[in-house]
Amino acid sequence: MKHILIVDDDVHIGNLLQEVLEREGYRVSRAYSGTEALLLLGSCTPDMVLLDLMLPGLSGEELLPRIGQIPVIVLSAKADTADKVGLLLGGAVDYVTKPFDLDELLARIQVHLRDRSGLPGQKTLRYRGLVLDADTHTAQAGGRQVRLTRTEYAILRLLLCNPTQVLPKSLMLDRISEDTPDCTDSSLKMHVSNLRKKLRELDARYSVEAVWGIGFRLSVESEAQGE
Amino acid sequence: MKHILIVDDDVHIGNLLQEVLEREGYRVSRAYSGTEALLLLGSCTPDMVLLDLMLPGLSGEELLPRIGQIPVIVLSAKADTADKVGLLLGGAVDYVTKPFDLDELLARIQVHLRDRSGLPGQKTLRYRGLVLDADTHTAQAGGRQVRLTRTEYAILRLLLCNPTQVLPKSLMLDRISEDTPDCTDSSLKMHVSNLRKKLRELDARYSVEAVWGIGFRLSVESEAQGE
DNA sequence: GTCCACAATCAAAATATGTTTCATATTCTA
DNA sequence: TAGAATATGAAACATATTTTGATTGTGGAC
Repeated sequence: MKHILIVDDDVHIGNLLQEVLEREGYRVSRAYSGTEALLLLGSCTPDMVLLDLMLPGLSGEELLPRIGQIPVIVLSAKADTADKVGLLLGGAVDYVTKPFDLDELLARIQVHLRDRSGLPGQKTLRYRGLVLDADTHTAQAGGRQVRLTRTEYAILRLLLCNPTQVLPKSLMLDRISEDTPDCTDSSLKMHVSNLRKKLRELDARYSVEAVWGIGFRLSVESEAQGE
Repeated sequence: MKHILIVDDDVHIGNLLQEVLEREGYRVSRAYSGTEALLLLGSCTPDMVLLDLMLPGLSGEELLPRIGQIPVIVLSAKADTADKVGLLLGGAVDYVTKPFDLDELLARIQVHLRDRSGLPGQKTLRYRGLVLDADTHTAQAGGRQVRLTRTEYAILRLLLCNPTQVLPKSLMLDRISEDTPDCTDSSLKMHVSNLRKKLRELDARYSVEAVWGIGFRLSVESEAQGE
């Protein structure tokens, strides 16, 4: 369950927002001043901050650079482009002018909360020039193209969905078994081996790295890297 | 140098955009129809797509789900909220209505090109500059990094969880036996010895101290810089 | 100081894991 | 149904890890 902090001294707007967000399934915290927000952020780390600019105490502009890694959407009545640009470059991930449409705000919140890799229903997965096509079950890179078997495709898709993580073999077997019901530990090795061979044909930069005792990870050697 | 693909059949707007983006230091490609964009995306992977909706051939709405992981900013004259929400939820990262302010567009582009990947993994244990990564089973300190075996990892994790306490060997054997079922008292010594060696390589400040007759404790010499 | 029990390290054997190749079974497709 | 594509299992090999035993070092009791 995602956690959103609303920083706004306007009780009316704040209440409305909180109600709508909670109905959408978010956990909501409130802060009514910049200083209060700062205090709260000291003790907890929400997944997103909705920030009004006109705040008592510490203004939104002053608070923004002190928020750090958490994505911030600025809500403000100021429609001036210079303000917008300043805040966007200053760390905000979006700027919505009041009065705003609630559905649009919810959509924009979702954009910044969604994991960039985890969109279902996409036809292609990409990472560093490597393209996996769901329609044709092929992998492409630098113009070249190879066909993948069902299992190879499942493995590569799993790796591309978590391109930096090490995936334990047990987890891979779990996820892959949806496509190929009985795939044992030893045959997984086979498929990984075959996948490696095909990736090598495609572009030697790509490979499946084994992390001893744990599982596998996609590895891309970052040389030259045009696409 | 970041690479941006402009998909717009309006030559005038496209030229203007290209000019401005190139002046900002981006590499720009152009596509004048949905199908052309698709072709281009087959052979290269830009860092961002600016997508007009009204396109000959394949419309922007149809193209969007086939773009995959690349962040897409939709540029459109349609100001209808339902359209906006649909596209944002459908994979676009932003929606800018024409006519747009160039500075604001540039700022929004920058927001979505900003590197969000630098977030440190959450699966880490830290103590006094020593970082243990669960994902890769590595220990890091001061830039350096060493790989740990399963048992070494289990031992170091145990020590890092109780960084000031002395852990009796019997207890360590208990906890470690989950990972390595048969680890006797004498082989534990071996693993501790190996771990010590690796920690020494990492940073001589860290070591595993033996408490005579009882067990082991993590020891960090607090000289010079602590982090 | 000497002795003893515990601790640390080394080297080598034993075990586990990872990679590839090959042969065989199964499924798919024409 | 035949032939191709795909999946599986076993074997052979390479590599990493764990265990074991021998050896040396160290603290503490007497």
